[in-house]
Amino acid sequence: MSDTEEFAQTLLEWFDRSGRHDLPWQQNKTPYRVWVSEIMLQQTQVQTVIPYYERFMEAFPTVEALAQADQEEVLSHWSGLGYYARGRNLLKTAQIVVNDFQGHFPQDLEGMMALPGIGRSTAGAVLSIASQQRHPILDGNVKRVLCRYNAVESWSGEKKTEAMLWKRADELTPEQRFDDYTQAIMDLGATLCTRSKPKCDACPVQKNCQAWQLNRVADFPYAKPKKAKPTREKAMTILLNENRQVFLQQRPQKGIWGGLWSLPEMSLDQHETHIKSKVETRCDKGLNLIEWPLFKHTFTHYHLIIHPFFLDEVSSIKLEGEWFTVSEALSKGLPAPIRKLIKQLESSND
DNA sequence: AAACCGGGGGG
DNA sequence: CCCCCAGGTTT
Repeated sequence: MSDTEEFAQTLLEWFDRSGRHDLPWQQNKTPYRVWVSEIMLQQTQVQTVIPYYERFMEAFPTVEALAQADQEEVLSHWSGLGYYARGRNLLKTAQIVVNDFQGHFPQDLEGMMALPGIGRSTAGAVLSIASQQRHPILDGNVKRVLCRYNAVESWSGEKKTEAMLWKRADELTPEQRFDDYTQAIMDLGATLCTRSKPKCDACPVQKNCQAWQLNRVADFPYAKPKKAKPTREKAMTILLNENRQVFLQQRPQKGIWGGLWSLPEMSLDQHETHIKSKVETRCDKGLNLIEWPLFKHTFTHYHLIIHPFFLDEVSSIKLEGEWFTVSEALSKGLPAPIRKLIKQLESSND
């Protein structure tokens, strides 16, 4: 027996012995029932899906029943599962299947993948489980299993790694009992070969697992590379009038710091000309614009480098906003870095 | 707080 | 093609 045959055989023996065989979608395995389960399971664990699946099947027992529903009704049964685009795709696909295919799902991979919300892995799973066609699958569970079993030294999101994993998934899929195998390898990933603390002691394929042999199980699968956060730079201008009041603007409701009061923000290259056109001071020798030390702030998705500029003795201004005493300003809802800047104003009070 | 997840859609 | 996203769960 070859290594690949041994993998499938060992997995199937484990599945017969220890796998789950009584899940709702494992009874009466029609393409419709399997498809609904696969879509729900894409985003949610088995235990959560079970009650949703049962209510959904009661409400929409057939693809015809689903196709006739309106979107609101479908989404009400989806409510709590998240990713509502997938609930909408579910309805779209049901309508296509009923209107274009007389209620029968396409029985080939291409046709299945053309339906909204169905990609290669979901198409493979439905055709394998409901239509007894041999197709590999590669969902998150399977990727994790294969990355460990083969000690894959790269992240599965890389195109070439993913292509290799599909090839490996295909090689390991047996010629017989591929429907059970599809279930089995997903079960293995979900119950034993878990993301953290995998239960290697109970694993049926431990002996040939490369990660196990290397004693490097925790190294796989490789994590997605953290994308470097982009850096953006903005000028923020601290404007003071003769009464030592500071000028604040309320930010637009949408976007960063939505609705909060903040300093006037301008792009770096335009801000000086912009200020000159909008602001006048008592000083007649031009604007005495002073740049303060750079100020850094990190958001979830980017770094912001603030170039603070300071301008005193402002006599008139043509910008939307209001003047506040420093203590008034500090009592407002300010973004944390802006608060720190304005606090410097308070302490440098002379 | 951050990683994760299948497929869709935009740049 | 590559990047980003949704939105709830897990760590």
